[in-house]
Amino acid sequence: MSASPAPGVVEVCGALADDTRWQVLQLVGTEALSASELAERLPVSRQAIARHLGVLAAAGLVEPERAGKQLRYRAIGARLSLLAQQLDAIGRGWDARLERLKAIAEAEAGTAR
Amino acid sequence: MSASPAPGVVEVCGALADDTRWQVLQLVGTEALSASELAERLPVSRQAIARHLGVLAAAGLVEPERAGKQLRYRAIGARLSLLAQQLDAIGRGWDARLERLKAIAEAEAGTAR
DNA sequence: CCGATCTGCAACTGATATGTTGCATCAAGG
DNA sequence: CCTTGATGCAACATATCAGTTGCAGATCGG
Repeated sequence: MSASPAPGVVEVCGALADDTRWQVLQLVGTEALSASELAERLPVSRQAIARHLGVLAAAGLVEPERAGKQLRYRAIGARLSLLAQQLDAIGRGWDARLERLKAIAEAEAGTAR
Repeated sequence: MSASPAPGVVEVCGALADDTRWQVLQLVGTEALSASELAERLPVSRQAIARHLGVLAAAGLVEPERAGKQLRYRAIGARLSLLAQQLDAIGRGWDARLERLKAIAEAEAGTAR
């Protein structure tokens, strides 16, 4: 019914709106890492990393996997691709509306003359 | 050199990380509107709308066009589609790396046996 | 059982973003 | 010239977020 921008888009974009989280994603996109391991590679505390991982997991961009004592996270590319698909559809909708308006304007000019 | 997520992505995602800005985009994606006109349709003040339009314009998601005394904005779908393309490429990269790791693991198992 | 290590929860601080109100400015029309 | 309506700038209050430190709990190795 609603022409709203689909549920979850705002949340996922918010998760992607932080520089530190992109650094986390870049590392986790290469290999599964725990919060402690990420804290060793990034200039922030382990707890800050854990919070970022929580945000990313809530957005579906990462998923945890147990590895004995520690909890490693890996990036979910499909979630990012899904967002990309949604955004592209919205963007095409805007431009399509513009094209249609232009076409109507030209048609009006044609019939009026 | 860097495998960084391309310049501007974080900024554009930040612009898309607010609910009010999505409402603005939805309206401006249908027809070009000024800050005052948007303020009439949304439950926030004109100045707040103007700030949001500034953020969206800085991200390239909207563009102003003069209409006599007032300044109307229209949504730029191409900018959103460009972001979508960048995000999809990154997402596919993550999954591709995963697939490659799985393939290597299987090959290792094969040669080792 | 005990020490070491990794994870989880809570409180606190500083920065940033959203939204407001008020005032200044500038163009169009009578 | 003066009024009207629109934009632009600035100060302010509030809320949320990123980051820190401190401590408690859980889990593996000896």
